[in-house]
Amino acid sequence: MKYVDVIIDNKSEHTDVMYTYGCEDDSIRAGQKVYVPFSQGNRIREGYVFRVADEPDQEYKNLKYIESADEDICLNQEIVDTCIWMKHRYLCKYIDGIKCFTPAGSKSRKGKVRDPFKDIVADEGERPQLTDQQQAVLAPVEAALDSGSHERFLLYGVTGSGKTEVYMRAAEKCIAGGRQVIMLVPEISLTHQVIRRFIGRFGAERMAVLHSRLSAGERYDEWMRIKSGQVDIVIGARSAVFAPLEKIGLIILDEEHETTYKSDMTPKYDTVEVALKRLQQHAGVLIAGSATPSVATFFRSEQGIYKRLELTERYNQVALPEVSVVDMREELRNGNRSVISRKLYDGIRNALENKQQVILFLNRRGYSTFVSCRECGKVLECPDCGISLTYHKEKDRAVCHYCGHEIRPPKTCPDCGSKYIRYFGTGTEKVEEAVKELFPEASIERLDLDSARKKGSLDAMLKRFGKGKTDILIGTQLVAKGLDFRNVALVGIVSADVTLHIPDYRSPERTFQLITQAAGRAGRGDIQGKVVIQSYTPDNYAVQKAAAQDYRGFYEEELMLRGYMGYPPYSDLFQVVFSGKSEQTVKQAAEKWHMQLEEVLSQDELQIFRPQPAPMNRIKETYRWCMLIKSPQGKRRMTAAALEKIKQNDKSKKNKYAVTVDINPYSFI
DNA sequence: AGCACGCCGACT
DNA sequence: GTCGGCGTGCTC
Repeated sequence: MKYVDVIIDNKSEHTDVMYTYGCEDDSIRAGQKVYVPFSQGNRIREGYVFRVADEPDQEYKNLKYIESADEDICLNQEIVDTCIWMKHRYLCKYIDGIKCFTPAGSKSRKGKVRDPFKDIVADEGERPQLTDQQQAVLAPVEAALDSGSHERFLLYGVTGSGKTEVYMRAAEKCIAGGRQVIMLVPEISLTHQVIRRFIGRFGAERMAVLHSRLSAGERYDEWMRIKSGQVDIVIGARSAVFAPLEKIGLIILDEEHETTYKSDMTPKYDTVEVALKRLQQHAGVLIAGSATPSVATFFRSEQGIYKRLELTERYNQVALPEVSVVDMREELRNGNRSVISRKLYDGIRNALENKQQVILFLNRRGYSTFVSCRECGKVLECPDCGISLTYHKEKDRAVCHYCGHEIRPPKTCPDCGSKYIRYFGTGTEKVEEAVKELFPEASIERLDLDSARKKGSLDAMLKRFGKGKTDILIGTQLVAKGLDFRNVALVGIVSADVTLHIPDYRSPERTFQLITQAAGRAGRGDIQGKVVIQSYTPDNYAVQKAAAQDYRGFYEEELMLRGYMGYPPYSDLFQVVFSGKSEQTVKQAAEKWHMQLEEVLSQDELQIFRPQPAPMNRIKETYRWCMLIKSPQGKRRMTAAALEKIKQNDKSKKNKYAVTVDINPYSFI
């Protein structure tokens, strides 16, 4: 007879505790999925065993018994421990953690053969000779894999320095040692080239690819393949970090700085943190790779938390592109009101004459970024989000880029009735229009979320560009990431300022990364590329350091600013969101929490800001208020524990509001 | 969250 | 008299 603690699969906060059941079968283990009678009706519910004991820790007047165990879905102690850790780290429920580790679908129909690799073609390039630098970088990783100890590396390598080859060699080593690999990429659809190379090198048989387009059944099948030990490498986006492998030797995070590694849904986990937690338990190795590491990660490599490995040379010794910055204010003074500067125009003309290709980058889709009345100054805003609407000329609609709300733009001002409605700001549609006018003979394509959705797949457009059928590709960050085309001679950054003025402490970091990534698309063949950066704030340090291709310089300046302001990595930002049907209730709850936090935490150098209505207040008849907490380095656990305690005391009453906590959120909107 | 229990109004 | 409205409270 065993006493087992079970987590019931139930969405409620109130049942997010361990329930002790009796079990006649002594072979029961932590992680097993079980079926148990629950509540008055003793309806059978799903649950997971979190602890097994020989003696009960208290008297139970009405102990119930496990009905049966599910043999297919069986987790292990490591996963259970990680779920417990997640509950406290991300202030979620036990079951939220479990849901990450278990497949949502059910067993597929028998005989139905699925091929998860159906649209991915293997790239069987030969296994190249490593450069001296690659070898030097690989050595300590191999040593760590040999020693079987938990180690963390930041692989900082400029674009085109051959990071992927290093990943593959490390993976080979890991598999040779009898352990498995998780390869994480920011987004599958933008990472086809890396995946193709992995499949080419390792073969599809012992590999699983988890893409977001998998159906529930396909996901289940892949999960089972991984679980049953048929797989050595799992490639996927952030959720692949939860792959049910038994012996994880290596986790690779490619493009470590990408924001998609932070989950915006409950549980709001950070992929690298989960990876490290799992690797500690498996005594495995982490490689986080990037050409533009996030400030937080680079900081940790300075502190020695990550061992830093550097690749400074481009693989085929091609020189870094020649970069110039154009002051658009100057351009305006000289009478050029177009979105294309003289210098960029000359560059495009030159490239076209030499039968070379051009990428124009602007991280803003649509035609105009806001619609405004010249008479009274009214700006058209989304009624739900309060965010200015972007005009899309192609479909003649003003669109909210957050919630998708669309309206037909008014002919007269809805406030004052004047006819002077004007469109301001520049998006990719307007750039496309301007460039078509300037270069009518060139073949031009626009690649952003709108066009990718409409004209079939992104792939088709990229294929046309790869084959040289497109001369000029205009796009948002979709074109800035990971594309490797040989014949691109010029990259134009139409406006470096777009991401700079977003009210978020990471705006300079994002701007630096985007410019650097976009610039990295130039000159990947044998020709040295050119990059033209247009800006109205050319003296800004993010623009300047990106133009100088000086990561280190940017990092140091940015870190100093973060220090002054007490932003990450010197702190953790907790965003607490209150939501409910009644604004009054939500506001009161937020204020109550604020008061309680002040009482508990005010002596600990924490900054607890006054609650305020969320920028996107009222979505679908639900009001939202938020409160920000700046928790200095080293206080994260304490702050989280305080919040957890308040949450605990608060849930006794039937609340008319919900509270969620997002630690270091990706977006503050 | 579910689900049962329970104590008041409309209908067979 | 009883069917059912959803307010209240519990779940090993």
